Order: sequence, then C-alpha cells, then structure tokens
Amino acid sequence: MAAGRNRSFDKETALKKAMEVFWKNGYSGTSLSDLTAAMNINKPSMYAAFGNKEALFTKALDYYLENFGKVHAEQLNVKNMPLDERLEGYLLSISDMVSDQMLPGGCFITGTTCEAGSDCLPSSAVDRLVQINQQTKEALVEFFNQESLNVTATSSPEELADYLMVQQFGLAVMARTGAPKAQLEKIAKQAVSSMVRQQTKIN
Amino acid sequence: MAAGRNRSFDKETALKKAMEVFWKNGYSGTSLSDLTAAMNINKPSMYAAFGNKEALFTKALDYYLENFGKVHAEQLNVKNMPLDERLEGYLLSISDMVSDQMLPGGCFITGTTCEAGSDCLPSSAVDRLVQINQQTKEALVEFFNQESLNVTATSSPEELADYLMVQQFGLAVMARTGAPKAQLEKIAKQAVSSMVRQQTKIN
DNA sequence: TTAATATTGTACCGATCGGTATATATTGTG
DNA sequence: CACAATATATACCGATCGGTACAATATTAA
Repeated sequence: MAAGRNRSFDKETALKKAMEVFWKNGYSGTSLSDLTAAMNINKPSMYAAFGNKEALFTKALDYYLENFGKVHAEQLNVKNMPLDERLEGYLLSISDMVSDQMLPGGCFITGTTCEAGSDCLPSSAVDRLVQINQQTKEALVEFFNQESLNVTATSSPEELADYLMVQQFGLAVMARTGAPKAQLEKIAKQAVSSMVRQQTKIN
Repeated sequence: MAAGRNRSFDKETALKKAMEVFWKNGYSGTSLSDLTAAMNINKPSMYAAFGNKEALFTKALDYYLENFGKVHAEQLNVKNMPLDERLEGYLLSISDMVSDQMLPGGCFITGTTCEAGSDCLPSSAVDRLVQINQQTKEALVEFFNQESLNVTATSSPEELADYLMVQQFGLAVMARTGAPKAQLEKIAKQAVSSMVRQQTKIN
C-alpha cells in the first residue's frame, strides 16, 4: 500500500451525495459550497478525489446511470410477457422513479439535457450527455429491431425509439411540476397504446 | 406627460432580448451581465425598467407565453378539420418552434420547469410557472371536454390533457439534444395516433 | 429660465463564485 | 527513528455575482 494519510470519507458515498445535489439543482444551480456541504468534506479533499466541479459532474452522471438509469431497461426483457406489457413496465419503472419523494425529483439526465445547449454547461459534460442519450436510443432501436414482429407496421424501430425517449423526457419534466405517481402511470399507459400492434397474450 | 429624461431604449425590445437569454441559459445560468449585454443597456437602466433579475424573469415568461406559447393552440380550433389532424397540427407547431435554429432551442417553459424544484429558482418564478402549466392543462381539459365525442373512450379529458402535456415537454427536451425538425414531426404524429378514435373526415 | 424629475454611465458594494497555497496531521517504508 | 507521501483544515486568491450610490445628462412643467 502507498504511503500517506488515509482518506477519511467514503468516495462513493460522497459521490452519491454530490449526484443528489446536481440532480436536484442542475450544473449551474449547484455551487462548490453546496457540493462540499452535502458531501461533508472540504474543498481540497473534493479536488484531490474528483478533480474539479466539471469532473465531479460527469462522474455524477455515470453514478446516476449505473444506479438509477439502468434498472428500467430490465423491464423490457422480462420473459413470457407480451411486448406492450414490457413497454408499460419500462415506462412505469421510470414514472415511479421520477416521482419518488425520497429522490431529488425528475430525471438527472433529462434535467441536464435541458441545460445542454446553454452556455453554462462545460463541453465535457455536454459530450457525455450526448453520448448517454445516443446510447439510450441505440439500445431502444436494437430492442425494437428484435421485436419488429410485434410492433405497428407504420413505425420503424428508430421512430419507436425516438417516441419512447420523448415519453421518458416528458414524464420526467411532468414529475418536476409535482405530478403524483398515479398520474404519470396513467400517461405511461396511454403512451404505450400507440406503439404496439393489437396482440394476444401468446407473444 | 411626466417630467424627466426619456428612456433611450425600447422596453419591449429589451425584454425580448432578456427572454432569449433566459430561454437559452435558464435562470441560474443567466447573469445580470449576460442580460444587460444582450439588452444593450446598463444595470441601473434595467433595474429602473424591470425591477430586478427575478422580476425580469417573470416578465420574460409572460413575454414568451404571449409571443411564442399561445400560437400553437390555434391549431386546435381550426375549422372543418378532424380532431386528429388538429392535434397533429398542435404538436407539429410546437415541434417546429422547439427545433427552430433561429430561436434559443427547446421550450422556455419546459426548461424552466426543470429548474423548478431546485433551490435556485425564486419562489415568485416557481409560482408563475405552476400557474402557467396549470392553465395550459386546464385549457386542454376544456378542449377535450368539448371534443369528448371524438376521443378514445378509454381516456378521460384530463388524462388526454396530461398525455398531451407530456408530449410537449418531451418534444422540447428532445429538441435540446439537437434532434432535427423532421424527427420531432414523426414523433408528434406517432403521439397523436394513441389519442383519437378511428374516424372519418366528416367530423 | 429654472426647478423638478427621470435616465444614463461609471464606479463601487459585500457576498459568493471556482479554485488553490500552505501548514498540519496521518500513514507506510527504510 | 527519519522520511516520503497523502489527506486534512484553514485561509486565501482573483473574478464574478446581484444590486446600488452618485454624479452627469436629458426632458418636461412651471
């Protein structure tokens, strides 16, 4: 082991705290003082552990993706379930999260995507965001390619993926207005009804 | 007329410039220097004419609503057009605006709604935003009440209004990812297809 | 003309911004 | 032990934040 004093805080716990603040207040709405207060460390410790505000932010994005973003996709591949129910499960999973009172509210990616295109978000953060949204879309396109037999004939996999992303974004913003979970769930179900061909439970 | 030196700038022109900056960068992403630079006036003039940053922001919200927000609803009441085409016209009108290269990108209300729930947006701005989103929803609910004969039996007017708002929000965020107009238009059409009962052109 | 009123530009206010220099405390290694 | 290496806390940096005091400049009413 290398010489030197040991870090007195848990790096991942601190990162999670930082993510919560960024999630709630956005990049330009979050100050270093906000961050270090929530992380319960002082600024030099933060800089030593994470680099700077910009680097901490992209690490927060990654932490979010891993711990709050990836889960929903599991609903898409539940076995022995018709496509419409899996899509519904996906959007319901998102609806639950964005309206969860124990979380900062909405979707971190969605909120930050709104900040993209502004002059305030550093380019490394914009790049990462673009990448994240692209990957999400690509995953959905691939999913709909596999499911091509079950979807409406009028829409291509890419169009369905785009549509689904708009649903995610929209539900996240809606949650920020204070809309309760039940309301979002109804919307999610409505959203699914335009995507799938009428089908039996056979799948 | 009251005595005193005349204002050397046009108040509405300056307000429009301020709105553009807020629209692009959000409330906490916009500084007074950003504002006064765009408005081409100095700070005392701004404070005399608009109050402070917070008051200027709510005035910018109102200016946006009047000049960029209200137009879309006209599409809902076009005469001699079936419901689905009017809904499509509504979402296409929004799609065009949020992806317009000559505008700041996305939707001012949507972006600011994401900032709501953070600690950075002053409460007067949050109040106004809540009010705006409520009014938009109420107008849509009333619209669907009038059109109740034409919509799907499974969704209430309120559910349809909520769904439509999510489409607006989602399209606006999608535009912030850089999605081109054509892409948004396809999504808008897909969104409409879940809302209306299959109907003839008679209306 | 003059007094009153309003706007303008400049220069400044205390507070906070993101970030760091420095000194001290703690650790492993020789 | 001495020493190198790392983390900590404090105190500070120049720049910018939202906001304002003040004097100069227009403009109208009297």
